[in-house]
Amino acid sequence: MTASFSRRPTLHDVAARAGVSKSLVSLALQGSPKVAPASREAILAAADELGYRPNRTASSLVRQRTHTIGVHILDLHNPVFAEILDGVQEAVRGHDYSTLLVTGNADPDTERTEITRLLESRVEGLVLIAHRLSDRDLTSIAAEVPTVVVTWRTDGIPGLDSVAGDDVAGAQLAVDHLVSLGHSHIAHISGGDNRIARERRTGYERAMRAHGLEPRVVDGAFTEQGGYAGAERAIDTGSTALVVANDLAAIGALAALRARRLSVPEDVSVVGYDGMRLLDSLDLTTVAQPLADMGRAAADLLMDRIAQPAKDSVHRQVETRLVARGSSGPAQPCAGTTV
Amino acid sequence: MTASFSRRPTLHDVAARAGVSKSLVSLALQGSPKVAPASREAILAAADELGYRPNRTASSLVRQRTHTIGVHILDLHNPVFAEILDGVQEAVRGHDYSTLLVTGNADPDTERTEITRLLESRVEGLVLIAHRLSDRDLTSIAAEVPTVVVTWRTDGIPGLDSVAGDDVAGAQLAVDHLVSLGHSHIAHISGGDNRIARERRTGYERAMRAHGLEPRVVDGAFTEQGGYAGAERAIDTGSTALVVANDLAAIGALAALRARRLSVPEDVSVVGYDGMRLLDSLDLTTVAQPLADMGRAAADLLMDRIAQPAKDSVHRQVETRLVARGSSGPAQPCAGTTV
DNA sequence: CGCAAGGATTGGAACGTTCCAATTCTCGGG
DNA sequence: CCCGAGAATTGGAACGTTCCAATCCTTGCG
Repeated sequence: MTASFSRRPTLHDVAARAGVSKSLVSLALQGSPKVAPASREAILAAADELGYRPNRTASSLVRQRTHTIGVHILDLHNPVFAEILDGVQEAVRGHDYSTLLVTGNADPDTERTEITRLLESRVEGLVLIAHRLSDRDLTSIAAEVPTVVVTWRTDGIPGLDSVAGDDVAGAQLAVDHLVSLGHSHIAHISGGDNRIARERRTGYERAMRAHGLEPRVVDGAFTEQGGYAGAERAIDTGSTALVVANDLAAIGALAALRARRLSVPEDVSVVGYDGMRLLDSLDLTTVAQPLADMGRAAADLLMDRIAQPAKDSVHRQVETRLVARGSSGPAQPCAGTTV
Repeated sequence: MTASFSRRPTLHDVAARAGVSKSLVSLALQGSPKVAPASREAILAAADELGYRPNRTASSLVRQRTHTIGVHILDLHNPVFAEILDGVQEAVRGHDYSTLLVTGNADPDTERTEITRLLESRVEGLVLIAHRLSDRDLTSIAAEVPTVVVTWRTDGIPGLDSVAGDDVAGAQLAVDHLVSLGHSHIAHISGGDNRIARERRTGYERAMRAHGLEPRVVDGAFTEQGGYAGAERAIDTGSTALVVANDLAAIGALAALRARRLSVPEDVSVVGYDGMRLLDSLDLTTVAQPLADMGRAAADLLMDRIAQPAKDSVHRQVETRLVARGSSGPAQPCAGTTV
């Protein structure tokens, strides 16, 4: 039927075939009540026969609305971000928006470039699921387009909202949990040198001191490898419990313990952070955040701000809670050596 | 400086400020060699001062190219898809394309709607990372825009390429591995009623028969829950080894075994399928596919077809291989009861 | 039978680019 | 000093929509 790979039909073509003007076709296709039933029918038929498909770019141009939001994800490898994204997608679908997705990668500079690309595409809003932008960059971006940052609180930037849990308090929960199980040699495997990692570390240190215990922090990263290496170092110093910077690293830590033939939780207890779904099956204790909810909240905040660009910045704090599972257990009476 | 929330500056504004025509500004911004150095400088300065940002929608409209591809992902929850997506993103970035991402969800109908949205956005190509479309839909989509399907072979549809591993052969690898470890009571936890699940099941059954063994298939799904439930049923029938439909379900199966206090691999061996990164840390044996490579291959195929729309359909088969890890071990001499 | 009212329809400007064709400018050579 | 070549620059059409203002067509009513 259709000539293969011919030019896509336009409003004009439909109009010609239906014997009306392009304006009327436009009206009819938008479901305007002012077009006569007979014309409407003819137009719909013509559009159908031609396989007409509205051109959003043209429409966006004239309407000055793209109905698209941009999402930047720092690291797709981390299922946590995928879960947040999933929440964003779900909420956004309800508002009839599309998502233009870009991912960060090794080089922090490409992050800027990728976001620039989003702005050039005239996204109506931006969700940054973790980022490494300077406050300066962030400010100029937020001045240009409604923006919400997910995973940490960001204050004092006009036009920018954020949603996150309280990482300091969350890490404290982890320590409290382990202390209540009788542990005292509790080490922290850090997530490296970034904002979230620092806050979780602070929470850990604060809680340790509050319990009269000596903090022991070993370097790690937000990856399985980071957790693996960190765990090795931590158990060398005789720790019986690990507060790991995030779930991914906790999984890595578990692997390190397995390699050393240490059993969990008998020899060492492990607590992760984030609450990715998978942990349920892995029986890993963690400080859980409602990830999909965070994504949904981000999308909702964004929609609100798109509707009302000048409103005050809001930070939505989500509840983090400790989910105790099999990877944490009572301290063995005799275990643990001092540093 | 800049009046907050004013209209975005356009080529016109830059032209006015630089004292030249909009055509010259356009030329200069594209880096054309025919604009005089002095003008170029003035234009760049003006653009900078105004905070000019090219409008891609306008550009797309006139150039008839969006430099965007659409990606449909069946289920973001499955890290496997995220890993594939990551490969796509990486390859696509090299070609200066953006990705418009949509996700499928519970309802197969929204899948069509979401893809329609992509087509209206005039994406230049489509990557379908798993889908539930009919051949009819697929054919009409492929006739409209270059399309590549990832995760299973699709032949006979003009203009459509695919990349996947051989799922039948892959499942056979799993069985062979377990047989070589001395297992004979090998059950398969299926992935439900879909194309991939069927092929893996077929591979399993074929391999079992080839070894003179009786296939035992229990219903499952491509989720942790599916694996959990399937594993419970499978061990009730006395199996000592499980070939699970995918990694996610294998993780669920592991959880079920743990709940029953069965140890892996001493009591039961488990083999997953897909090869998601995380399995390395989880020490799970699996039939691995090069996921990121698949994404990259898909993007490359797409770029090729965009350049050459009429070329023959190609299917790129990726190598699947068994990665033996700690979740599979020798059969216990005495273990296993007959059905 | 004329006219107003209102419904249906239409032409055309606009959106912000790109790019072609046309114009202007600058020189060097005759 | 003029002419033409080539470089630099410009105007304007086009891309496919939306939407406003204007026009056309019915009808019903006086």
